[in-house]
Amino acid sequence: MDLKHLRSFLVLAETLNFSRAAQRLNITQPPLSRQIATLEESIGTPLFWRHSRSVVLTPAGEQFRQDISRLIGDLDFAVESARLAAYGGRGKLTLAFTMYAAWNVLPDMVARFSAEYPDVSLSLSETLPRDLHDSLIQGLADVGLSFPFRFDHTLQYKPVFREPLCAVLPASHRLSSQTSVSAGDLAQDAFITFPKTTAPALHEAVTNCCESYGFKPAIKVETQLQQTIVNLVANGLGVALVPDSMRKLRLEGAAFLSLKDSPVIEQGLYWNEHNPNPCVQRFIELPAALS
Amino acid sequence: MDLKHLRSFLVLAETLNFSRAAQRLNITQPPLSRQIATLEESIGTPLFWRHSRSVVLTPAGEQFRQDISRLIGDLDFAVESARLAAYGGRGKLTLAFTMYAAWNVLPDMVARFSAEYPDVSLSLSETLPRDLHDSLIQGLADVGLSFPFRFDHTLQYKPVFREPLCAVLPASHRLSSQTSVSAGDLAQDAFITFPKTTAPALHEAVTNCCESYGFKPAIKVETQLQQTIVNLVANGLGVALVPDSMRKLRLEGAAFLSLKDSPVIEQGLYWNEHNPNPCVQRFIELPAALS
DNA sequence: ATAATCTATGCATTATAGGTATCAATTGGG
DNA sequence: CCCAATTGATACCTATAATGCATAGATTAT
Repeated sequence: MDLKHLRSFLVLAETLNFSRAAQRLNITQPPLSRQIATLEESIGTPLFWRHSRSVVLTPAGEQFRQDISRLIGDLDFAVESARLAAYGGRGKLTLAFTMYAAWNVLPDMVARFSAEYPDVSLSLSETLPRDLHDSLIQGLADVGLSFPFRFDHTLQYKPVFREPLCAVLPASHRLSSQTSVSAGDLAQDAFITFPKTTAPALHEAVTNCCESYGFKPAIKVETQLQQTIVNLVANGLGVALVPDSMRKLRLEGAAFLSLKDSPVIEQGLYWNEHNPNPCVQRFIELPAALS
Repeated sequence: MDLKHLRSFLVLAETLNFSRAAQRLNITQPPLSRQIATLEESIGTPLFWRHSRSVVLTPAGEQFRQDISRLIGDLDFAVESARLAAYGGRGKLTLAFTMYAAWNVLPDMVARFSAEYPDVSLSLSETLPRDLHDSLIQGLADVGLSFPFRFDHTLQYKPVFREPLCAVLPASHRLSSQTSVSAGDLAQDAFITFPKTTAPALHEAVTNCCESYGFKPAIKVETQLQQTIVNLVANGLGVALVPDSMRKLRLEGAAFLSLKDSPVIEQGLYWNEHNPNPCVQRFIELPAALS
C-alpha cells in the first residue's frame, strides 16, 4: 500500500473512469489499472465494480473513499503543521518573567504574540529575578522578561521597554502632597531598594541618581520585588525610587511623585542562544514596545 | 512522500537510533538514512537532529510524529473499515416492513441485528404490503419483512416467523365472553378480511379455515392493515380471523379468542438477489425466530 | 591513542513503476 | 446483423528509484 495508490484511488473514485483518471494523474491508463488492482489486493476486497461501460464504487469502496479522503487532508495538514512548528509558529513557549514586568510590558507582549501565533501555547511563569538566569540555562523557560540583571555571554538580551523612575513616599511624609520631587529632596530619608546583586542596572540607576545630588542613599531595607518595596513604603519604613509603572499599584499610605531628572530604566528579553525551540525566535522578533 | 517513509519515520522516532530502527524495519541502515533525508526534504525541514552520539526529534519532528502516528492508526482503521463494509458489517441497510410485522417479529430481529452489527445504520421504513415488492425491486429498500405476498422469481424469500390465527369479535357478539371458538361458530357472521391480491397466503388461510367447516365467509369489508381490521371489528362491523400477535392490540370493544384447529401463518424476509449491499446477506443470515 | 559506535555517502544491483502495444468485452450506429 | 468505437486488462520492455554492501567521517569512551 502506497500513498500514491491512495491518491489515485481518490481520483478514480471521483471520475469513475480509468482513462480520464489516469489523465488527471499524468500517467497512462494501464499503470492505474494495476495500482487499483494492487490496492484492492492489499485490502482484500474490490473497491470498484467494473461493468461493461461503467465503473462504480462498491460499498467498501465508498466507505474507504470517505476515510481516505479525510486522511489525505489530514496528511497535508500534518505536513503544514510540521513546517509551522519548524518555523516556530506552532508549539509551546515558556515565558519566565519578573513580577515587576507584569505591571507594564508583559500583558501587551503576550497579547500581541498570541494574536500573531495562535497555535503556540504560551506558558507564563512568574519567577524571582534571582531564579531567572538559571531557569533559562537549564531550559525550564525559553524566554525571560526582566530588567538587565547580569552581563552574561551565555544569554542573549534585547531591550523592549523603557520608563523613568518615580518617587514613592509614605502618605505621612512631609513632601507627599507634592506632584514631583528631585532625588536631592530625599537626601535625609531612609531608602528601600532593590539588591544590587540581582539587578545592578536598576540598583545603580537609583544610587547614581542620588549621587548626582551629592549624597549616598541611606539604605534601610532591600527586597527583590517592587511591590514589596511599595508596601514597605506605605507602612512608613522609608522612601523609594521605583519604576514609573508601579504607580498602577494604588496602595493606601503610598504617594507616587514624578522624579525630576529621572534616569531611564529598561526591561528586556533574555534567551538562551542554543535553545532549540524555534518559537523563541518568533517571540524575540516581536516588535518591541519601547516607550 | 511515501507511506513507507512515514512508517520508517515513526519507528525511528521511537528508537531514536538509525541502525536499530533499520533492523526493526528489516532493511539496512543506509536506506533508512536516505528515506528520512527524502522525507525531511519533501517537508522542507529537519525532523531529527543528529548529534554525535544521539538522535533527537526536532520540535517539527515531534509535532509530525504525533500527527503521523494518529494518521497511520486511522489508515489501518480505514482498511479494516473497508473490509468490514465489504463483509456487510458496516454500512446502511433499509428495512421495509408491513405494520403487522411491527407487532411481533420486527422488534426482536432489529434488536438482535443491531447488537451483532453495531456499525450498520438501520433505516426502518413502514410500507404498505402493496408497495413492498416495488420498493425492493427499485432498490428503495434492501430487505422486506412481510407475510408471503407473491411468488416472484425476482425476489428471494426466507421465512422467519410463524403463528396461529385468532378470532376477534365485537364485545357485543354472542360468543365474545368465550376463550375459544372454531371457525364454524362464525359461519353466520360478516367477515372483515385482508385483500387476496396483496397477500394470497394470508387470505387463503382464512378462507380455507372456513371452508374446512363447510362455509364460505361472508366478506363485508377488506382492508390492508390488521390494525384496521381489528378497529372495524371493535366498532361492530363484523368478525375477523387475524394473526395471534394482534392480541397485543388491546382495543376497547374487541375480544380476542383462541381459534380451534387454526392454520399457521408465516412471515419472512424478502430481498433482491442482485442487491449489491452486502449488509443484506448479514441480515438474512440472522437466526430466524421461528416460534 | 585507539577502538568502538553511529550516521552519511558512493556504487553496483535489483525491484518496481510507468509506457507502448495489444487484447477482450461490450455497446451503439449504420 | 455487422462493424467501429470505447473501455479496462494484460504482456513486455524500459527507466527510474530503492536496496544492500563497503566505507568514509565524526565523535566518544577506554
